[in-house]
Amino acid sequence: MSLRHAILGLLADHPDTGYDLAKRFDGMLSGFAWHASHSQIYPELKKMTADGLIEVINEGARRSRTYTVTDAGRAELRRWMFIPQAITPARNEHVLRLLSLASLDLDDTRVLVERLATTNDELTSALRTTLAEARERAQPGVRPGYSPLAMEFAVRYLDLERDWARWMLAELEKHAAES
Amino acid sequence: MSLRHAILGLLADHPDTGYDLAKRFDGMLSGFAWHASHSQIYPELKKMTADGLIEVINEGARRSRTYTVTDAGRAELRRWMFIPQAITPARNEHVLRLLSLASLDLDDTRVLVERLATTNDELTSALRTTLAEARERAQPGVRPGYSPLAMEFAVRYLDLERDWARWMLAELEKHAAES
DNA sequence: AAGCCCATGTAACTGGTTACATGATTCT
DNA sequence: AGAATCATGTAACCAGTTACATGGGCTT
Repeated sequence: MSLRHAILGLLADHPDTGYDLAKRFDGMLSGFAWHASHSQIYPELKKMTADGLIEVINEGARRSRTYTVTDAGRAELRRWMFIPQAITPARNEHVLRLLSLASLDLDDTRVLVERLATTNDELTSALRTTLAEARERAQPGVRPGYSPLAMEFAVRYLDLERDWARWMLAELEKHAAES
Repeated sequence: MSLRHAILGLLADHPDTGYDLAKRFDGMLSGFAWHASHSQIYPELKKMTADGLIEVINEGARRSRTYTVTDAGRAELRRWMFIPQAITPARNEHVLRLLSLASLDLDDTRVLVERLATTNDELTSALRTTLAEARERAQPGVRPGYSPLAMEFAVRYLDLERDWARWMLAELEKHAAES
């Protein structure tokens, strides 16, 4: 059950309401690591509170509850992170699609690969700008939280996707030329 | 519903039985793109046959049925691949874990990052060997199918994970030194 | 003939998505 | 006052996992 650990990780970065956790899941996180919607988050927060992993530190306006991790929660997060694991089942629709490129004809492949390259380049340049801005605002000695680290991953990943797609196209063209 | 398209993609590469599709899902595919178990695959193959996307081309020993994509299936696969899409929700427990590194202390972080680096390096070198062997056996003019392309992705991805983890560690150490 | 892997199937359960629902606060 | 957004909740449905079940064919 990774939702639980995803929430523990987010709250370990900083305390948050269910509503804001849902927003964080909609950002970088959903595209590359994990996703959850509020309808899954609220019930899970209740269960985790019952299990002593998190607790309410503030009840604010509009019935909002801010949660934070307890010591038990931190211990559980650490335990989970130390579980040795080789490859775990992942899900990535982009990769799935790109793998099917080999079954299209070369013209289609070229169109799709270039489209992907364009999209990814736009995304990464936007991310690089955001990252640079965040770096200027950063205070010395303050640990970088979740999201700049996630953004760095995203930038690297999007470049990998583009390069891999182009490499595949070249491979397919090479084999077409040989026959 | 991506399972359907995952199966279409696999069968577009080459016809296969439900049993062998399940095995292919257990390989590279499950770690980086998609996963499905036989209990999900068999019913889906029936539905897809009913919908005319695939058909049985051979009934072999032990009640085995070999499926292939129909023209309608190929058209559907192509249609799906051309749907423009920015970032789609992905799931990757590795990335999720690594994001929580910032909430551990530096000693724990060092241990985990080095463990990841070791595991990934072992995996990539094994993959590189397999890839090199496949390349020797490859016949000129024959399009590379799914799995060499998937392996290339895996190698690149595992390296990215390692590099990103090391970069994060360095960032965290830098900020610790400043305070 | 015993044991193993091939090959398919279903049922029960859990995780996750979509849709529906409602009240509280802020903004204009 | 009305609209937009904050904030939480639940119910119905669909996707995915785990467990159970069975028979065929190959090897020793």
